[in-house]
Amino acid sequence: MKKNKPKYKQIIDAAVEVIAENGYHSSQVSKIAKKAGVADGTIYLYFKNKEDILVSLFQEKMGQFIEKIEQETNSRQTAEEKLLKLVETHFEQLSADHHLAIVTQLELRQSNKDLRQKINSVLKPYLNVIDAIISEGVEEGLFRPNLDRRLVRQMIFGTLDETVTNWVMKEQRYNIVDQAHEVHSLIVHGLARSSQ
Amino acid sequence: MKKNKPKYKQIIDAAVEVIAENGYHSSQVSKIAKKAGVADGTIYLYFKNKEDILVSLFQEKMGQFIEKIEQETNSRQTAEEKLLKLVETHFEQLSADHHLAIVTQLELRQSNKDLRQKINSVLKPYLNVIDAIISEGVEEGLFRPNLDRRLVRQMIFGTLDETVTNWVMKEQRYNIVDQAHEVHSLIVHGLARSSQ
Amino acid sequence: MKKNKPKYKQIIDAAVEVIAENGYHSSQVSKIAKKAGVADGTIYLYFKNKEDILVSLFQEKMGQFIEKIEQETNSRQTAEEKLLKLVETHFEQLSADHHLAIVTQLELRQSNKDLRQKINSVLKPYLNVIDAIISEGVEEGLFRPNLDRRLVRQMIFGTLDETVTNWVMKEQRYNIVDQAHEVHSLIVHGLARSSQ
Amino acid sequence: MKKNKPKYKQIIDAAVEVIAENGYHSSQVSKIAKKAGVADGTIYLYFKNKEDILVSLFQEKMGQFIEKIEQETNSRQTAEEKLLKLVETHFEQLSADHHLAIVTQLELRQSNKDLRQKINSVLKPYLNVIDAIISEGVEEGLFRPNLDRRLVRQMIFGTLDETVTNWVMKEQRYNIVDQAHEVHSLIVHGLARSSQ
DNA sequence: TATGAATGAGTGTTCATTCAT
DNA sequence: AATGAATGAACACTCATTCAT
Repeated sequence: MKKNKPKYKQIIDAAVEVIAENGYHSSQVSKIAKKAGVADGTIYLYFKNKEDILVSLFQEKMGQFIEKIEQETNSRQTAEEKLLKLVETHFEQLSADHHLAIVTQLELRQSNKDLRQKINSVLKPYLNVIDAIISEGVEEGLFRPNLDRRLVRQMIFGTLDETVTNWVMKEQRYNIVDQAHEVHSLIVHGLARSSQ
Repeated sequence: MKKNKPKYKQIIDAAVEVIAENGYHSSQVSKIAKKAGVADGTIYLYFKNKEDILVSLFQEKMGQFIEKIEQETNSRQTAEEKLLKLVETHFEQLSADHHLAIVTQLELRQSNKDLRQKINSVLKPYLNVIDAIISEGVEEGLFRPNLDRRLVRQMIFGTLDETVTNWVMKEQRYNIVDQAHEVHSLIVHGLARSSQ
Repeated sequence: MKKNKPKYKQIIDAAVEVIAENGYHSSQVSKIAKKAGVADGTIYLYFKNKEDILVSLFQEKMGQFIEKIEQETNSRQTAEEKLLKLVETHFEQLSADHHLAIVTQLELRQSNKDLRQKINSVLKPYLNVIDAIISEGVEEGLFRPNLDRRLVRQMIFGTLDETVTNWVMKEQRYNIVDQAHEVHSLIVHGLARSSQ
Repeated sequence: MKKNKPKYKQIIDAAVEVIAENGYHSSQVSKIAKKAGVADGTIYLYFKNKEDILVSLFQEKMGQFIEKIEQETNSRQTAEEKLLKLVETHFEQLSADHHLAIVTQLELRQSNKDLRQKINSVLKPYLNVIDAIISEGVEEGLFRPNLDRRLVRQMIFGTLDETVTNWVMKEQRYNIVDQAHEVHSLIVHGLARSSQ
């Protein structure tokens, strides 16, 4: 299995670094190879083409990302707690890897439709986690029963994504994890005064 | 003023069409020139470079977009009503111009960091509109007083943006305007049962 | 019509020179452009791709080559005289353009199957000229009536081609035109002292 | 002697197959190694480089080819009979090995000048066989005494080569051996109804 | 002997921009 | 103002060959 060989991870980590530092469009394969300490040709022993590096990068990193979120949310009891843990873990993980944050929030969005479609399919499991929490919340009687699941999912993901993107564009000058409670509160209770 | 000459708008409209139909990466300057019915070189009498076409496109179209939202929201009394009108008008306008929806939600995101920064500055007035509504809501006592304005703005914009993007990616097969009330409700009251 | 613009011929002539001097595999597009005195990109205003330069080169040069042979053979009366004129003109023309001789006899044969197929179709009119002369000779009663036309054509073309190729590979150190009569004699009368 | 080890022949036979099936330009060393059932590196224990495989292939196969022709022609008495046997044996052998026919007539011609020069030197003994038959024919009084040996050799080889190449390009859809007599007749007696 | 992972040189083509007319 | 022919920089990918095991 190529994915377990050291050079596979070496190249992916180099790609994250190179893209974060140089931007998507200045990240030539040769630059990634150099940073990874391998020859250009070696890249093609582990990846089908340049796009495959990027898809694999996203799969690898988001796989771990989502797995961690699954674990953490499962350690909580109620949907509300799970949702808070999801927000926290989402922010924590991207906080912990600034390069990755830049790559996922800014650089990888510059990719073409085809690549973006693949990236979206990697995100599917994450959306499933959100869906499950919503369902749980409804069953528990915590959340309103007549919620449009798709819209809710879009609100949650859109809010988190926009929040992280803004933080990255502000060059990560504040602590985003500190905002988890407030974001969670906005999602659960909205803007209105009457909620508590 | 170049912006008022007919060819200026002609080129911008051609750009929207070409990008919507061919995608960002297949939208060469020559293709835009052809669609606009001018020579390649003529483009450069009206725009500094290719990026300038895209920025101008966004300014022109978003300028109208935001102006319309300002007008519509101002015709409402309370912050809650204004917010609903904002969501509705946001959805209506993109619903009314499918090409523009594709360009703003999908294609222009493939641009590089530099261009995206400029695009963001065009969005600034929109964010100000949102901010004003929030402030109003707080003053009216409708919204919670201790809201983090930036986070709220990100929740609102992120939710709308994600909702529209999903609609575009689903090839606009459903009526997004129908969802305005539900989205508004989610923003104002959140997921929780206890809100009304 | 691009074929009549000066740069079209300029590029083709440069290609003949570059290929003759550097060999097929060392004839990069950039080298041809440089020799032609144009930018690399200009090549692609006149030719679809590299292969198209080579096919066009062959069409252009062989078109003239074959036309000349048609003219010259038509100025003769009998099939035998026509055949002699054909051999002479074939040798004369390649003698007169050493670069072209190298390109057609050696370098262009290194091309892939696809290109060679196209090259063969350019040669078709030449084979038709040969066929016509054979038919004429048979009708005149000069040539044997039961000849297998295809085989005869292959003998004639194969003999001329092999003769020229050998001359080119011997670096054109002797006068091939001097051999026209002898080659013609071999084709018409064969090896035998006296046939009956 | 490496040439007698089993892997040597194994690799050459693999090369013939791979080239016949995939074409010259798609016949990578790794593909030949795989077909031969050895590792890529093993190739280089038996051959200096890729070109050496091809030269060796030609030497090996043409060696047998020519040897067979020498034997067969020697079993005949007169130069004319020998020539007929040469034509027949030439056709028969390539008829019997379609892969080899494709490789020698089409694929190996795509090689560069350097390789083609080496290939030509492998053909030298064959040309000598032809020369000997011509000399014999002249001595016997069967062939004209003032023949230009080189031209005759080129006529004979050019005719055979062109005939076989056409047959291969027509995908070997007819029986080329059937044409040996006619080809022989053309070589010996030419086109003319009656020479004197 | 044999392996096969690793190497790295080499090139056709696109397209934003310019500038002589 | 308008044209459009000409420019030339930039880059992913292949594959013959090597060499540590």
